[in-house]
Parts: sequence; C-alpha cells; structure tokens
Amino acid sequence: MQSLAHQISEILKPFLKQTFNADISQLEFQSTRNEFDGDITLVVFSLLRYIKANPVQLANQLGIYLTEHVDMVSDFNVVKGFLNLSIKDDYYVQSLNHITATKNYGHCTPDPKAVHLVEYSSPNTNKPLHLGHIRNNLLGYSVAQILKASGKQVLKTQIINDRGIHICKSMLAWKKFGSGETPESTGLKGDKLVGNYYVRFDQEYKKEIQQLMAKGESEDEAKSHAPLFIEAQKMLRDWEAGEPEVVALWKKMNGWVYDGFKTTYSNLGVDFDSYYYESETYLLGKELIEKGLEEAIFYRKEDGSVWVDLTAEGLDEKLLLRSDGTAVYMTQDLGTALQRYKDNPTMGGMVYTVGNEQDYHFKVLFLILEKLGFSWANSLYHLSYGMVDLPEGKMKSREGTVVDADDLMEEMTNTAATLSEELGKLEGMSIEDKKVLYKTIGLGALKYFILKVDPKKSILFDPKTSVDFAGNTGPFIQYTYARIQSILRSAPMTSTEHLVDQISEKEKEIIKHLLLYPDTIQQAAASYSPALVANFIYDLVKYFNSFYQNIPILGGEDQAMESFRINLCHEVARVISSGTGLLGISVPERM
RNA sequence: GGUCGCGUAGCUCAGCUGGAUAGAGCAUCUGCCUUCUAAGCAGACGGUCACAGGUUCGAAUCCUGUCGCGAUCACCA
Repeated sequence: MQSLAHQISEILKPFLKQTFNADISQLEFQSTRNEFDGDITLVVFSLLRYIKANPVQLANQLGIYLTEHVDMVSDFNVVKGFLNLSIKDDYYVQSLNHITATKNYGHCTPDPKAVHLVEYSSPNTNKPLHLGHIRNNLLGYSVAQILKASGKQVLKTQIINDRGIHICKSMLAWKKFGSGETPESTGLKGDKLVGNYYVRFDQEYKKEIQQLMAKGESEDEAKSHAPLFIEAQKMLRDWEAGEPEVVALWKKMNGWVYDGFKTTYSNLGVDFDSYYYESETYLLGKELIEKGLEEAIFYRKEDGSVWVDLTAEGLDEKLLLRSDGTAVYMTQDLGTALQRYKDNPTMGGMVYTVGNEQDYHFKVLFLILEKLGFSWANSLYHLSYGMVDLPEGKMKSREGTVVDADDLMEEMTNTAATLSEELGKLEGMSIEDKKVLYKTIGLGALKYFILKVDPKKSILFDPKTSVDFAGNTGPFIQYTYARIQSILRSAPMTSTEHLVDQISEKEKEIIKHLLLYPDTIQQAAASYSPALVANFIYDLVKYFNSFYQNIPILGGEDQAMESFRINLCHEVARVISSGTGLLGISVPERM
C-alpha cells in the first residue's frame, strides 16, 4: 500500500502537468499540525518554483480538484501556502486492515543476492570488554538487523586483534607471576583473568622503570631497557617465528579470553556468522602492495618502505609497508577487505563498525582501494560512532576508570530487579521467569539508552546516576508492550472488516505513524542509524499511551469501534515488537 | 597548525530531502490508582537553536567566517 502522500501526489501530478504545464517530481507533504483542521498538508509554497501563482489561490484550486476527484479527501482548508486536507475515516480503517494483513509489516522481502557484511566488536584479546565495546556491539548488531529488515542478506563478522606486543605482555606476566592460575582454579572469567595479568605487567614494568631511573637513567631509556619490556619484545619475535612453547601459551590464553567473550556476547544478545583473526590476516595485503607498486600507484623510498601519496586528494602520504618489509595496520586491512570480497563475490557492501577516532584511517583505506581499481570500493561504509565518555573524562584501562561490560550488565539487571520488586506486580511468577524478566528489562534500558543517540555523537555515561527506567527509555517501551498484551489477553483480536466513522484524532495519529514504519526502516538502513528506529518507536508508544489512557477499550461501546481499537492495539504491539527487535531489545508479555 | 566531527531548555537527547508558534524525557511544581499494568496519563515552568553574516517567500536545518569542545595527523593497532 502506498503512503497517503504518495497516493495524492500521483493524482495531482497529471493535473499539474495539464493545467500548469509543470513537471514536478516531488510534492511536499507533512502531517497537519494540531491547531489546524485536517490530517495531511500539502506545502504549496514549494510549487511556486515551478508555477508562478498566488499560493493561496493555487492551494484552493488544488483543494477543489482533490475533493472532487479523490474519494478519501472529504474537505480542505487553506492557510497561507498550506493546503490542509481532511481524510475520511474509511481511509484509516483500510490502512489498519492493510497493516494487519501484511506479514512482517515494514520489512522488505529478502533479496538473496544483496549480501552485506557487517563487521563489529573487533576486540583485543588481552583484556575484557568494556562500555565502549557495548556501544560498538549494540550498534553493529542493530544495523545488521535493520539491513536485514530492508531486504539484505547480512553476514555479521569481526576481526579479532589477537596478536602483537600487548598480547605478549599479559602472556609474559602470567608466565612469570601466575603460578599456573587458570579460569577453573580461580573461578574467574577467562578474559578477566588475562586482563588482570595485563594490568600486572604494567605494574611490574613501572617498578622496573623506577628502579632504573633511580640508577640515573632517563625515563625513555628506562622504558626501553626494562627487562620485562625486552622479554616481551623477544616473546613477540618468538611468536612470529612460531616458537612452539610461546604459540602454545598464546593459544591457551586466547582460548580463555574467547570463552569469556562468548559469555559476554551471549548476555548482550549479539552473535556472529564468522570470525577473522588478525594472526591469520596480518600478512595479507602484501601482494596487493606489490600490485600497486607495479602500477605505480605506490612508491618505494630508499630505505625500502612503501608509501602512497594522497596529497592530491588533500590527505597525507601514508605508510603501507615498513622498511623491514613487515605489514602495518593498513596493509592488513587492505588484504582483509580483498579477502572478504573473494569469500563473497556477490557482496553488495561492507560496513565497518569502528569508533570515530579512526575516521582518517578508513578514509585512506577506501581511497587506496579505489585507486587500486576495485569497483566495490565505493560500497564500503565506515559506521563511525562517538566515544562513550564518563563524567571524569575518557575511560583509561590503566587508571581503573573503565566500566566493565559484564559488571554493567549485571548492575542493570539488579536495578531492574529492585525496581520491579518495589512495584510488586509479579505475584505468581516463578523465580526463573523473574530472572529472565529482570535481565530483559535491565538490558532493554541499557540498549535503548545507547542506541537512541545518534551514532556519530559522543555519549556521556554517568555510572552513578545510572540509566533511567522512566520516560524515554527501553523499559517504558517494554512496559507499554506488556500493557497491550494485557488488553489482548482479556479481549482477543476480532474481525478487521468493520467500517467505523468515529475514529478519534489520536487514533488517526497512531495509524499515520504506523504507516511510516516501513519508511523509517529504509531511512535507518540508508543512514545506518538505529537511533531513527528507537525514536520512532518511542513516538509511537507516546501516541498510544495517551490514547489508551483516556479512551476505554472495553467499555461496552459500539462493537465495531471496540474491535477496531483492539486491532489497533494489536498492530501497535506488533510494530513495537518488530522495532525493538531491530534494536536487539526483547519485549516481555508482562512486567 | 592542517583535516574531520560536534555545539538545540538547568541535565540527557529528538527535530526526515529548508516549512506554520523549535519537541520529548529527567529535574521542579499541580492534578489523576476501587475497572484491562501509575515503569503510566493530563498540565505548569523552562529557548537569542554557540556567535556573526549570506542564500530566499521561509533557515535549528544549506553556504562562509568566528568562538568553544572532541578526535586525528606514528615504520602503534
């Protein structure tokens, strides 16, 4: 079913062409403001570009034409250049019936050829996930859901940063100070255990630096002379050389971390279809560099390092290979991108969910791929998002100001439990069911809190004030859904064929809003913004609550009206559930 | 310093490709629980949309400049 605006446009365009000889691609409509009569408004001002006329006269002319030729337009009025049209109740009833009859309303039919890859999370394996990762994961997962709803086949993946000096640091600390501790022996989550040794390394390293400085070395000298640092560097070289003992330790400790991550992801409700490991991809891309050198897209300096000159594009020169021939971050990313297109030849796009601190990196990456002549280079998208800041400023793992992902989720769940018990509405529910519910609510609050904000903006998170459960929040939306379920339990949906002619303004608002849902999904997919969906759902819930609070549903009124309202409740619930699903938030039947 | 992003109510945020008197939530204040869930509803208070120009019928939105905040400009990832 086409939107109302679209239908009216189609009727008006031939008329405009015939009468004014004006070919107009886009007519501008908006919802009529409450203080005026009418349902939908045509902004006639915007036509003046094509038609030289008095806006009020033109509006009247169009209004007369529409009331005469379009059945659903019952009346009109003109205020300045605004043509306000009144729409018959029939239209709303039919729209609601149409929504009811549409399976997966708002979702496009999947196109099996439109494969999209969404990369998110991409953690380091030397410490646990924190609040920043939560934003990354929620965004990536939600965008994947939204793309799916817009008809794409989506593959979720991550690239795991499992190699490098920082990994060796925690390995070394465990070897020297760990006395054989394991997740089993300590009862700690694997990622937490490894993270502790990363911190331990830093502590011991600092001690050594102090000692060396006491002996008269400068800070810089001390940093590079400290025995621990030298040992860590050696370990990295041994790892790259494939030294069996180091590799075995690396595998063991990374395994612990993966187990820990798995728990965190599962609690957060995100998942992946594939994994790429940096240890397997860091050498990729070198061939690509050779190709670029042959084609003189890149150049080699005397010391052997390879560069690309992007000054013509307003950027700098960028290193692609070190003078010793080893790969850098960019080399690896070039190779990984190519590899992914080889793995999925029909891929229509790739989304990188990475913080905005890497805006420059991705700009350069995409530009280089374009220079190398890959046609798919322009279908890459960097889903850039702002940092999550604490009131004290940035999160710093070494200064202990990191908000741990697991702790935060647990805290949210506990808060939800406390609030729920205070409200005391859960009599008769089993303890297991309650537990699930508290988690659903707590995580709903957290997810919504993060996702309702425009991705590119930074988020200020105050752990002390925590996350709200009232107002524009996840729990409010979940709560409304649960209330609707309660209505539907006592009055199940009935036939949808009733024609009703006493629909209230608020009900019309709700239906108009429901009709916008498919557009919202498309827009959110085009701009990779879950915030659009989040705010859409919130608006819908606001409209609904206001209607629901004031109009009795089971009042023994006119039967047609009553079943119309119950249908409306049902469809609102359906859209809420589908919309929150796009955000990765689940909705409980009761709460 | 160069580049990129942000700046809307005391706080946290919406505001679609320019449209009518800029919207929510939190906080403060006033009402509403004997009927389907009060995590709610109705209302009050609160704004020089950072500032200055420009484009036009019309600017929070587009352009230019200024100021403020942040990120980035590594043979780190």
